[in-house]
Amino acid sequence: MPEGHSIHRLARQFGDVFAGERLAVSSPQGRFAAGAALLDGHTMVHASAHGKHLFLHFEHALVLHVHLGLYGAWDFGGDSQFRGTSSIGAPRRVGERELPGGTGSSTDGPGNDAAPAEYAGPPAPVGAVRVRLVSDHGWADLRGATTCAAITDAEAAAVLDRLGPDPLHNTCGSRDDFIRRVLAKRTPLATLLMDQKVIAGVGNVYRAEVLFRGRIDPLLPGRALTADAAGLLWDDTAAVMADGVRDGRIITTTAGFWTRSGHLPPGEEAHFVYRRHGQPCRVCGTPVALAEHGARKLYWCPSCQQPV
DNA sequence: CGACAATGTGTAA
DNA sequence: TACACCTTGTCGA
Repeated sequence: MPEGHSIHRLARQFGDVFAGERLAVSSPQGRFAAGAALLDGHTMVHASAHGKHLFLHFEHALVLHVHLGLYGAWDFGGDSQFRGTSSIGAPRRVGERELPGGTGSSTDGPGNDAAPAEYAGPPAPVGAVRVRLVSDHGWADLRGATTCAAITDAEAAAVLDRLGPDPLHNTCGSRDDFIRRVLAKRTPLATLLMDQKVIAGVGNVYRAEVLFRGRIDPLLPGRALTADAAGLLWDDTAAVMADGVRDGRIITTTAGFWTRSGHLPPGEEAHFVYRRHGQPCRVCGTPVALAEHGARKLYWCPSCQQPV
């Protein structure tokens, strides 16, 4: 699934292209027909994100709540303000970059390739489109989400209550909140970072990468960290996820982090350990380790991230 | 063409 | 701990 950075990009995209717009809401697949009817014809006033949860707020105090789960994604298309077609959500390839920013060039369909065609409405739905939003300027299709529901403002607030601090909303006490939650448990940090009540928005890639960047043993109990170390872990997570929002891609091998080769080949610069098991650590050369932790794969360098 | 994995999570056993 | 969810790209027969 997309981690928190993708959801924040979605909130920004929806705010940019749909805020203030009256939307036609439908469920071509049918599974969301009842919810779509509650939203159809209403105006989206605001889009927000917390962790991996997306909220589209409508003027009649209803909210479209979406969680993409493991393989959900949104596709967009429309006129020039959509910057062509784009997709944000589950990456289909490792390191795949999210648009917008693409050319939007289409080689399909009849006609010639002369002038850019005017926006002529959304295409016929392809595949299982759970929900389709259509404004005068463009459209958005959702597929594969684990949660797609029309809920009240109060119910949306209840969802937020169940979530911990989001490093992409790095304000008023969220850092201290994280420190408190980490130090309170003897659970391994590898588990805590995936717990959305401890820190909202981190997934399997950021977990592995921020633990490596901190040179922290993934099995270290939360309470074994000092408050300072937990704070630095929060700070680095916030920084690297903000980069992800900017880049539309998770890149953690940023400047300032020395690598063994010093200079990484293009296209290989994204990760230190995620999906690099068996390959030499970029810092020390030791083969990157892989283990099943919970139901997820955990990657780490057994040399750089030794128990202290 | 079928099996399987993928940046998740909720629920049952 | 297992699996259901139910999409898509990849890989092997």
